[in-house]
Amino acid sequence: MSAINLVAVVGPTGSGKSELGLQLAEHLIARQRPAQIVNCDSMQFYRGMDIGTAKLSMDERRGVKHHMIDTLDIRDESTAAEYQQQVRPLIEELQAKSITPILVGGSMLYIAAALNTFEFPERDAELRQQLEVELEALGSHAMHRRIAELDPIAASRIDPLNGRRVVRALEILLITGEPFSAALPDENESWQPVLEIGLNSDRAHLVERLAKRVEKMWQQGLVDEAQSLISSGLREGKTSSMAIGYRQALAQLDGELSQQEAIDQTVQLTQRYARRQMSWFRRDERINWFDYQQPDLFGAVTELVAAKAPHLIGE
RNA sequence: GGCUCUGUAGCUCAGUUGGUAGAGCGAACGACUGAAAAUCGUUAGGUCACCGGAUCGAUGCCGGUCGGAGCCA
Repeated sequence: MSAINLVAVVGPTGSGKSELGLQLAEHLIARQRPAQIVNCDSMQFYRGMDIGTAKLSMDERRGVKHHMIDTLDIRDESTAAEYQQQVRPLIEELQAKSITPILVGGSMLYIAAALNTFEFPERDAELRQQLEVELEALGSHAMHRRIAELDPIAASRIDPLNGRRVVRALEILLITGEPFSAALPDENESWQPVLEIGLNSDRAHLVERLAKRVEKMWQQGLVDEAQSLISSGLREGKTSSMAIGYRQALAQLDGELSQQEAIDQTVQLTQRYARRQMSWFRRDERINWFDYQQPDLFGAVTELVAAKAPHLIGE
């Protein structure tokens, strides 16, 4: 078994991943073991989106180097495949310099892209667009039938009503001409040994915590931030415009929602997002879960690191 | 005070010419691999405001009580 030289801190939004990752990095650094943070939050890639993504300010990073933050313009599309192409060399580069990369974030697919042995099949923007038009015209069921002809196994694993996935599956089948099913992994196979730390607590507590967090974002000026990003393309950005909170802030600016409605809606979407994150993470059997409310959380985490990867903290 | 309308799932509302009810949203759970803060699926929630009457049978009809809205005085 090869040694673990990669740590990941995952969990639902608002569970305290950034702070724990930072503490962990500081802990390693204090023991003469260089460590740096690698962001895995799909919205923290965007320059200018700070308040709504709970991005740590330079001061808050306490001198610990952070990667993969502010790498995209608002108008840029973000994709998990591109992220994979960027993080992997980055992780290897850090490791080559004996720096422990600590992956921190909650974007499920991006984490999987970084951690799992999986290569995304090719894509074809033109074909995709054509298929999307077809989806509108024919409906997802008809397109699903086409998948079934080309690849029955893949078809059985894709909900005929899920247009998004139906289109992508057909796209892959038409490009590669190979059964897509071969590419669907059955389990999480690690790209390289990783120590995954999961942060969560009881749902009721998280729900309340997220409500407070959203309220705070409004106090900190999320609406002004959103307004300042309109000229950068916040309304058109394919990925950035999806960000929870920003859409609601824009709706408030447009007078479509009152401030209270915008906040309430954002709280609700955030809570739902956290639920979906958990439903994804629960399936990852590599994760070592911790309750963010537990006394001496950090002590428990470092104990785990000492047990699973003692060389990381110089023991 | 009088008249009219109204009370059905956590919320907004359908509905039953009398045979104990549904949708959307929300919630819980799940799926997921080049938009994933996306996209989609499943399930659980109701003494149909309360009391009485007629009826084989009431959420529905009749009477009353309580709550809400509007108009008139």
